Amino acid sequence: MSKSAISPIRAENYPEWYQAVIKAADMAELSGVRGCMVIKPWGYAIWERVQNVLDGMIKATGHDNCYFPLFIPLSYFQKEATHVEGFAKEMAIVTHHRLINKNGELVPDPDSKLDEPLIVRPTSETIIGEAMARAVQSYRDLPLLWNQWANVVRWEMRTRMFLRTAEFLWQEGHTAHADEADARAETERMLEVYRALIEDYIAMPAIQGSKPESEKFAGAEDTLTLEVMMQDGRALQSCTSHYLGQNFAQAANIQFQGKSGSLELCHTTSWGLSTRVIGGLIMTHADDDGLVLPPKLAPQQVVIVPILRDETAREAVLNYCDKLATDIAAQTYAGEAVRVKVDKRDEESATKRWNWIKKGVPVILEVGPKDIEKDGVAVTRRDDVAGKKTFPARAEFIAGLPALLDEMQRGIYARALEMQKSRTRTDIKTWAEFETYFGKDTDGKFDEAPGFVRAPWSGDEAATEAKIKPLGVTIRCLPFDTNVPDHAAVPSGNCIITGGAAKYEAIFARAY
RNA sequence: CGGGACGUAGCGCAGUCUGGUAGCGUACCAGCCUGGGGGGCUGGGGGUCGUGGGUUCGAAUCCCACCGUUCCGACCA
Repeated sequence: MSKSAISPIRAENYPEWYQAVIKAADMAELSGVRGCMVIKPWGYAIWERVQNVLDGMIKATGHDNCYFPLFIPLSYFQKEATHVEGFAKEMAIVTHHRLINKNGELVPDPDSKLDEPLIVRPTSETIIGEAMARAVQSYRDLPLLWNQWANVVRWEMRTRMFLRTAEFLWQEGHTAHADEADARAETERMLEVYRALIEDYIAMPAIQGSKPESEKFAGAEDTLTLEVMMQDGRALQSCTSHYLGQNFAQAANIQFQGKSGSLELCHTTSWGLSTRVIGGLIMTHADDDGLVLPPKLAPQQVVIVPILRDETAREAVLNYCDKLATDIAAQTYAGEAVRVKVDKRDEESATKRWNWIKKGVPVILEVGPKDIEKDGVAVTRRDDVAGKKTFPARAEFIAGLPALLDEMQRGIYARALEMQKSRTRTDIKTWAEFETYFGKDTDGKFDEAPGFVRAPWSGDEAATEAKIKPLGVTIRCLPFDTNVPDHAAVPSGNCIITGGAAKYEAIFARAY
């Protein structure tokens, strides 16, 4: 009979619960700037973990970081037609470079109008393409493997913290290759890098696949994705990896001279992962007491709360805690020193404990005179807050900590995978069943909402969209495990939409 | 951009109908009592009532305009 820290709880109102978790964990807040958020220290610390881990992987696969301008001349952007079409409706545009005081009000100076408007980058294919064209001369310059960490702006109509904001943070990789095979291999290699981050660190089970035509990146030949199921059964695209063909190479004139002397266009790729994954992390693992962080990703893995009820014992308790922290930090888990801190804030100990529970720290230790007497610690596991605290001996706890963190990491992943599997329907065979399944009223009932449907599909985009759009459903991906030639299993049964012959197997779901 | 709602203390709200110069909860500060499931009591600090104009002796309250936020739709990583 414990009250939960978050209100409303998931079962009462999932969208409000999501906002409440962000607030309770003090991760971010609305900024007053339309559609933009302030990422607060705890939220940013999580993003920095994502950055550190992913940046290491990106470099380990041979890529170099660089930085390109925030402002992109309109003329650059215009060069790739499909790309323009996809982004034109959500641009922030800079048209002036000076303000003047007009009747006590600052307004853009008409005389400072730019000859050519600049757009605030929504993505950087075009401006990086310009630089690539200069960087690439010979086949010896290939592959060109660049990445940048940046902010981007997309003027979205409706925003939600982390999931969709007008400005967001991400990394975008841009590469140029001599041929299609090499470029396609790059998109697969980077998808695997993302998979390692998302599954092994963020503990979100992902379905790997390619996007159907209608869901592809504007200007891409092929878009690969990792789709993750949220606790309300909706899908979240956690990252993308695009094979861009020669579309952007043509637009920016990215050419190289081959061994034989021939002049050829490069094949380019781009791939990105944004602060959106933090939204996914929340909706995958958080519970009615707040955020739940997988140990490998957690900015702090262990927090020690000193119990300072007795003034005379104060020094002794704090010293004991500091020593404990030092010993814990000497342990390693997943190749890194265990991240631990002592919470010495002047707050009531119970309040501090709940602060860290809401922030999702994997292990909370309470240490007071009673524990010192026994040379022990009081342990709360975040993946089992309602469970009883345990009171192991100090040395035993420290020695077992890496194993404990690993058990939690695996447990959190396993729980999410179980949810994904139990709510992915493969037994829906007809359009009538499909319609009934997705037609369910989902208001506030996150645990009864539909999940994924995995079914044979004809590939007829127009017919499909006409039928599934009214249900709010989209094709999330054509999963690799059944669609990639190497693993191919020809779908048995007819297309769930048209009833005709099926060419693929598709994942259908509502999505964020 | 269409439809609805809302802008009053850091946050959440009442007060607006029936004008009279601002209040509650929480957070914050101080003291005492507490203290291992997130406290209690007492006393404090903090507000150009979104902005501009109008009506009035007097406006948070009535009227007009504007700005902003939010929910629903079209769009989207």
